Amino acid sequence: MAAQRPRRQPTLDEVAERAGVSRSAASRVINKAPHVSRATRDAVERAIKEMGYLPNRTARALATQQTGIVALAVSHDDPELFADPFFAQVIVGVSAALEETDLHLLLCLASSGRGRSRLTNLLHTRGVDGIMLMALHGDDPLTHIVRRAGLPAVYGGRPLNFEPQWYVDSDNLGGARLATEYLIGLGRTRIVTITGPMSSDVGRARHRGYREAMIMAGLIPYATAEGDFTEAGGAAAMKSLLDSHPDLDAVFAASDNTAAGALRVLIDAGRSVPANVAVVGFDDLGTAERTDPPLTTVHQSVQALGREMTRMLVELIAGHEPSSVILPTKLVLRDSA
Amino acid sequence: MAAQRPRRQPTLDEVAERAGVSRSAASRVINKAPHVSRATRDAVERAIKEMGYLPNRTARALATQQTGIVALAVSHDDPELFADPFFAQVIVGVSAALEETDLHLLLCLASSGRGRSRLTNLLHTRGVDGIMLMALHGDDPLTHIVRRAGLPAVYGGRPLNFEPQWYVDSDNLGGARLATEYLIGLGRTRIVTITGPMSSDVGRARHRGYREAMIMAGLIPYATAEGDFTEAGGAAAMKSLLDSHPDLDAVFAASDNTAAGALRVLIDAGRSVPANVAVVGFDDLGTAERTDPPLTTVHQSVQALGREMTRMLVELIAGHEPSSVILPTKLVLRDSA
DNA sequence: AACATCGCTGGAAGCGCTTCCAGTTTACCT
DNA sequence: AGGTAAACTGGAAGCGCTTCCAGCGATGTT
Repeated sequence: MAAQRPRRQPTLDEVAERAGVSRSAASRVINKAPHVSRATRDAVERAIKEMGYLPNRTARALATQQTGIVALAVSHDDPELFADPFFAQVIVGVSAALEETDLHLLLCLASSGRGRSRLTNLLHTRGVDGIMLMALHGDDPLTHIVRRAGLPAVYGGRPLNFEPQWYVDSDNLGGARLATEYLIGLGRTRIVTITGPMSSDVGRARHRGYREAMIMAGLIPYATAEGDFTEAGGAAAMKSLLDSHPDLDAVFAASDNTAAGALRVLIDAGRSVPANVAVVGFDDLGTAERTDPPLTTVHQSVQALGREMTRMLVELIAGHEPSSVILPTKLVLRDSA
Repeated sequence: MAAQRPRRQPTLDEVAERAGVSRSAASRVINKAPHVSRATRDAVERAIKEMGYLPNRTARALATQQTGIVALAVSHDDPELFADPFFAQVIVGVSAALEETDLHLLLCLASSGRGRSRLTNLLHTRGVDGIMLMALHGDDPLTHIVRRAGLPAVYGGRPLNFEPQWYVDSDNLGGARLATEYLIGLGRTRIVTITGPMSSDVGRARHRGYREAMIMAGLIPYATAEGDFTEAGGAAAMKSLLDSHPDLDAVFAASDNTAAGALRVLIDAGRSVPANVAVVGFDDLGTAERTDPPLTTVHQSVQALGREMTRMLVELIAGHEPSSVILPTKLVLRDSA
């Protein structure tokens, strides 16, 4: 089956010959360049149609020094982490935005050392026109690699130790503040928080939002435990908080997974949610609807993140100077608070 | 910041010159081709090191007619569907396998007509060396597009109306049989099934497995309702089954999401699971552990699927003739049955 | 009628690499 | 020492496209 037509794709030379013009003329009509007469254009266009011509990507790339490909690099130690729906949503956003262009998406899971060196190589061999980076921890070597390659680069979320020139991030600070203020508005005062890893900017920003809201309201930040954005981490943190501050009446969890873990522990401990203790999460990527009770949470639009990153990268590649953006977050009310 | 070093990457010519040899000689050492003296190799290698030379991907691609890129195309009407953890797992598998090669991964969400035509174009312009296809429904236009392009192609899961020459699939039939047999072994006899869409091969295969197991055991397939692999679909199907066959004592759901929907309806209807009615799902991609009670389900290794597809494609590109594979599935016991 | 101006054209020189081929050197046999 | 085969070498021709440039005839200006 699948008779592999060995028939070669026609080349520009062949098209030009058939149209009775020079190769440069043919190239001009294909690229919609000026200086081509009506007659020439028509002839070339007919030849193209008749021969089913399509310009060879590689050849064009070599001549223009543009591959028409952008990379999305996801850096993390654990490949499993990629299974987080977060990334799928980013990809959906990126893809949607790319569809408006004629760029294609190269996906790099740069976890292992091998993956990282493959990426480095890709950048230095000019395999892509630009790159989007996600999930960088601390001082990820990727940042240096990318900087050294001198390629247009945009960051999704900010790395911890430096502020990239071009990035798009969710308003983590504002979202966390929103969540905390809501709990305060509910009349809760002994509000604790389970943070994300404090070695990440997200983790820190969301924690800061909590603190700021508390202090602004004249409350003292009641207690903090560090989580790691996972359900297990959330459960562990909740246990220790319940131990140290048994009279807590609300918890702001830095992610929905964290909140899910906390929820489980609370219920097991006989607390009723939200009556006894109110819980608010962060992310709203599906988990929030599936917990029991469903989570009140801070929604961030991850698809928008992907879309904005892409738009920004496209601008950059075109030689413009976009400015970084912070995407708004909003509170979504469900049953846990 | 990020001082974009405008310094051009050195070219092979420059390396050759510095090493005092011809460009062809230099090329030979880079490609580890035979017929190069020790002296030449050393000289070239030193030059490479000193200049930090890396061969330009595009130029090489043009000369060799190989891009070093393979595509993974996901076809579906709804972009949101990509958020299903299934795809993330495939990608993890694919990436892991690619890491052993020097191929890179191009991801195509070919949902819209625009996405599809972009993909067509990519294939015809020789933008990739091969392609992996997933989530094809019925007679997806993609199959024709791909066949016409005459590129190495492997399928993940079988499309409905034709058997591709190269594919890898999970043993859906066997898995469904396993699940049903287990329910039978439990002493249940009024076992119903909620299928996937019967317009897909997966849906059909899993349904067939159920029927076969029932008949082999001398039971009559008690009742069937068509679902669509979603939780909502599962819930709807469960409701109608409960109406028409209120005495059912077990259900085999063709996916975990389906099972989750069914579970909810059963509990709401006052049935206790598994005491009153036993439930088995299919997939085991996370949801199964998060339902209440946790689902007994048929596990398929989606990462392995990705890995095998990749291996197969790599073989194909190398000019070999791999043979298709069916990956085993296994029953995972939890609390719902 | 003479001149500058403009749009259009094809030739040619790349882009950076691989690979064929003929020529040269070296090594090996007898 | 002479002859042959093998190992090595660099020149040159691609891969398929873009783009600069000089040349061309057809307009527009005084």
